Amino acid sequence: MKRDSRLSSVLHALLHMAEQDRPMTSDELAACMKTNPVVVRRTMGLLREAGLVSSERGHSGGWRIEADLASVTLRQLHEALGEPTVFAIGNRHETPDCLVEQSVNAVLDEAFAEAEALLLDRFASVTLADLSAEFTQRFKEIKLRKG
Amino acid sequence: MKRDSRLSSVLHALLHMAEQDRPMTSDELAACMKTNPVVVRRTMGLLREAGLVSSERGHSGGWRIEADLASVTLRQLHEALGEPTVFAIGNRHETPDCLVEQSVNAVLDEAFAEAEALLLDRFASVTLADLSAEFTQRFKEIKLRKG
DNA sequence: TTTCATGTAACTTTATTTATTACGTTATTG
DNA sequence: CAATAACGTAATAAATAAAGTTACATGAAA
Repeated sequence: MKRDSRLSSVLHALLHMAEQDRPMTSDELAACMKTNPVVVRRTMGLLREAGLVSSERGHSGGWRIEADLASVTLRQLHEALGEPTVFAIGNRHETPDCLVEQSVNAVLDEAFAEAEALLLDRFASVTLADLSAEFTQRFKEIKLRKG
Repeated sequence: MKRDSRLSSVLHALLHMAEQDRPMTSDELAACMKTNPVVVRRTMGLLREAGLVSSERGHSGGWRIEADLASVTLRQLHEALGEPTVFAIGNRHETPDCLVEQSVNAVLDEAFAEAEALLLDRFASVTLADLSAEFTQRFKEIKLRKG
């Protein structure tokens, strides 16, 4: 399975946008994320539907953050992306006739549900501001190391 | 990506095998799992490498469980299958140059690592015997409901 | 020696994400 | 008001990974 990397992508994009005073174009974002501007538009479009960013066409248009960094959580972003499937492992059949398979599904589903709940709680506890701070910290450390 | 359903599959297979005194053939297992005997051999072969089952060729051959049901955990099975990727969500680039992206990765990786640890702990706490009991319970309930 | 079963390599199909192409729409600027 | 810069989006292709299939070899039992 190819893994869905859109959450990672939009976080990267949003942090870059947060460091700019002007809107950033899909082309700029695509360049820094090493992808295609159309992909950027598609993905950012979902964030726009959730009210997290806005876009403007024409000269000096582009994408802009429409929310306070401290108020946007990773979970909100995950939801804005349509809550994509979290696990690459799953049941063979979703609604099997076989009672044995039903039991297997029940036990696995419970385990996956717990792990997903933990992940989403974790996502809910991290804001864009936290990520920005993480970056600032990382940046300082690199500078120190370089002298 | 297509989701990996082998853990679900082998659990289903093992529980059916556990209810038989004789070895079950790949064809029989394939039939009850609605798949192909070659797929069964491939998957069960991994369990054999882990010492959990044995296979015999020729007349009255097939697959047999080689372990106590109470001593085999879901985690062992997951490991026997090669510890496949758990998440369908992941980082865009694994080792990015961009410091922003490194920060994003670090935070996401930590969240995923926690959730994976929880899942694997959960897997480690469930044995085949537990699953078998779950099935027995479910079977009883169905019978009661039917009168 | 025939039959039944696994072992395995090679290839195809299927599902899903990501990338690309093409063209339309809107806003700014000269 | 024309040229340009930007997004919007549909349609299609490429890339990736799991699962399925075919084909044939190997080994054991009747």
